[in-house]
Amino acid sequence: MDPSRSLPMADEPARERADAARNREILLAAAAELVESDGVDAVTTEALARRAGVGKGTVFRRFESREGLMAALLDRSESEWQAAILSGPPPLGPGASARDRLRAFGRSRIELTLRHAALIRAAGHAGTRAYAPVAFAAMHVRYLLGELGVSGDLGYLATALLAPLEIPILEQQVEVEGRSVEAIAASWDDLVDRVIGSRSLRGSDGGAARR
Amino acid sequence: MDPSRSLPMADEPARERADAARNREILLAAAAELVESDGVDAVTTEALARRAGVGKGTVFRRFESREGLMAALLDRSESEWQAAILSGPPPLGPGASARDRLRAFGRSRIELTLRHAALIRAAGHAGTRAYAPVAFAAMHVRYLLGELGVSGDLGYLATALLAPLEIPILEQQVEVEGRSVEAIAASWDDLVDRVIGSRSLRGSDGGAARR
DNA sequence: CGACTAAACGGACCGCGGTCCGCTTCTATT
DNA sequence: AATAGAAGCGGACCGCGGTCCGTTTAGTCG
Repeated sequence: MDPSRSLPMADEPARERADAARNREILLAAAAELVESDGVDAVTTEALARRAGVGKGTVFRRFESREGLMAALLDRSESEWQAAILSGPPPLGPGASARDRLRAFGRSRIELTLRHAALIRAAGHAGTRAYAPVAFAAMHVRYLLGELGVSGDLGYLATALLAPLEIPILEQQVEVEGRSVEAIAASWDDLVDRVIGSRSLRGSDGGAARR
Repeated sequence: MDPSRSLPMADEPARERADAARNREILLAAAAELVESDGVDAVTTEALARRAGVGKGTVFRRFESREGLMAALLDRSESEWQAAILSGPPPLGPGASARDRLRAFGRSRIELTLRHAALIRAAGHAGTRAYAPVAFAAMHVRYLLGELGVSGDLGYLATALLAPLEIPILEQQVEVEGRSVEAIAASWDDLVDRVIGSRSLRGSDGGAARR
């Protein structure tokens, strides 16, 4: 009896039929192509279904909604980012000090979020809260705060540090206020230092930009 | 010559025709009634137009979009809150210390945001950034930070303090994590103290909740 | 007061997200 | 290999947000 593929394993909730799984992949690939070539707005459910050679209903059965599809696309493209944090080279990955890792995290998160801005917007509700990458980021920041010996409600502090890195805020800063990624990252670093409470021991970085 | 009503005054951009202004009021009133009686989802543009006795096109000419309409509704209902901050009784209004005003601000902002959650969601993009109340809140927090003698990029710090008070985060905390308004407010107070840097002089409040 | 123009109006129309249901295909079982 | 039933499938259909354009009306000026 082959144990690798038969019994439900108790964590996969339902098991997807082979053709269903195939269609999921076809749809994700088609969606990615469409995004690449014509932008997020071109991904209408009908256009996508036509391109993937399936019916419209299939799109919804696989992904719940258009937003769910976008979230799936995001998940896929952010998984390598997660890997870089968990096991990539420092300072993002393990090996650097917690403070440096936190800073690297902030910068890369800002860049990633802005890069995927259109997709994140299109993922709407599903993309702004409670989908995999956000939960992962919260866990990671919380962990780093712990490493830094911060006291207090670490869960809340992690949320508070993550909140200004969400798209609406970042886009406001970039598009309306005209700030650069560098400037935003520097300000965020300053925020981090205040939250972790290392005000006095400002090291080599010379402090945050004052605009 | 009556100066109160004729020349454009140079700040009102276009001047709205009398019937147009009347229809705006009729629509806002009808929308408020509909929200009150049947909830935000019942405010479809057609239902609203029918109820207000105007054509569907008029809704869009007056408010740009359904989201714009919701934002207008929000603006109206938040104007009294703004007044309470600018000239109401302490600690929300002037008279209390800046730190107390900031705390009062946070609590009332949390309550207000949760109270209007459905409307804010429906206002979507228009309601989450760059509409009057948000800009007002940012200005106010920034001012209070200044009063407290905080150094650094006050604009960014204000944004960072406001970000965790936006609906997606608040709803996550209330609905998923099951936290109370009190607990959230307490955590936010702690965040404020970290940002303003008054860690050592913890006064009578005994610190934030640790969950 | 009558005429002229810009603004406002209404509702038919369009495209998209989402649902529904009768038909097809997969897979487990014997 | 045959079969039963669950899971998946497709596309017609629906309701809503948003646009468009021919018609009406408010305000202005001679």
